[in-house]
Amino acid sequence: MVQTRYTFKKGERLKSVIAINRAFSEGSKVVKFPFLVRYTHTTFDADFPYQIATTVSKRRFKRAVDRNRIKRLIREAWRLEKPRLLANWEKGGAQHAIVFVYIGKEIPTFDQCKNNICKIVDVLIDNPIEIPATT
RNA sequence: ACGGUUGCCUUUAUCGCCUCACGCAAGUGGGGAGGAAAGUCCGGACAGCUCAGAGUACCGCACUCCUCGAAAGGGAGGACUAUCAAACGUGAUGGGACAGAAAGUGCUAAAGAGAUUUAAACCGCCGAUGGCCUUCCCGCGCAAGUAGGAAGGAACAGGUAAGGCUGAAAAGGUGGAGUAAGAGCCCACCAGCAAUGGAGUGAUCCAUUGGCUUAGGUAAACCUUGCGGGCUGCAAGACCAUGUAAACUAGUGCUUGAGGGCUACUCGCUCGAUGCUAGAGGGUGGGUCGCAUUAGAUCAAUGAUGAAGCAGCUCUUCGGAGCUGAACAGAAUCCGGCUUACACCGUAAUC
Repeated sequence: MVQTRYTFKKGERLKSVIAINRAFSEGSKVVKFPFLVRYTHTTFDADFPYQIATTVSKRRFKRAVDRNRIKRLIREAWRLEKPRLLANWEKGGAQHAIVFVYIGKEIPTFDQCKNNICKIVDVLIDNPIEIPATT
């Protein structure tokens, strides 16, 4: 991989209901206002180290336009910050599920998103997820 | 208020997303939110339920005509009603669940004598007629008294429904005649109702005649009448795949049939035995189609950061600099209509 690839393919989206439930019930938690992040170890077929999901409360943002906007900003920020986590990952390595929850009350700017996601990625690099012993 | 508008910019760079075509691949090329995509208020296509059946119930619609594939949409008209202008001919603008209250039932506060055969009971008016009381006249009688007549009084019988502070509504209204007092008892005009005739496709309007013995509001109370509706909705529905337990316990049933389906019920029709019900337990919880004439997914794409131009605003040392480019709002089977939200433009009215 000569040039860094800022991609966000379909396979990088977390869709499994089971994995999302596990992330919430037994996953680790990181809070960087206005983001709440849940992540856990999991396995899936696609050749990516992470699958992510984003969620914005319908209670806080009544209009679908606003919710779409926030999710797109989060995805864009993750797309640009993600390569730092991929440095040592090879095909077949550990896989993780991450859920981003937006807990702010106002629509953020892209810079706010990017800075906070950057800090979250730093936390993820410093605290590698423990892989439970598979039976 | 009405009308209009792909409805707010153009070009471009880098990174990225969904999808289609081509390609072994790397990749290349094309397409990628709205007028309301919203609310889900009507209607239709489409799909399943048996063939889409009968009756009841239930639901919807409700002045007329035309129109649209259809509708609670659109157009024109009628009656009613509000405001204004008029000044008795009406005109302008606006309004809406505008069938039926003379089929029945219910409700109708407060006020009021009385509220739906109120009602001849109360207040009031009258008391002509009959009776009662007083006075006077006349006849009879010694007298008490009494037949008759006149005037007055009370209001006993009785007459009356005009009036009675109310009220949305009090048994047509106004005026006259009439009477003891009164009354559609009678008359004139007006109003309403009915019948007849005429005009109009029709709602309805006009004229004539008739009796006025059929009595307020409420049907967004039940209800009645007319018309319409079979039910459920793309989570419809079809197919493929994965997995398990056609096991266990109890009950019940096998054509004299449990149970299921078709609509809430009845009928009718139909399926029906390795069945049905309950208990405890085992497993799956994926995909494709439906699904789009060039947006089109299946946790759901349409994004981020720059640059230049253009437009608007602010500041200016006139060189320029800064800010803004939105609001309402995000497709999920499709189509038509309606409603609501918002920006700009035009017209009209008011301040």
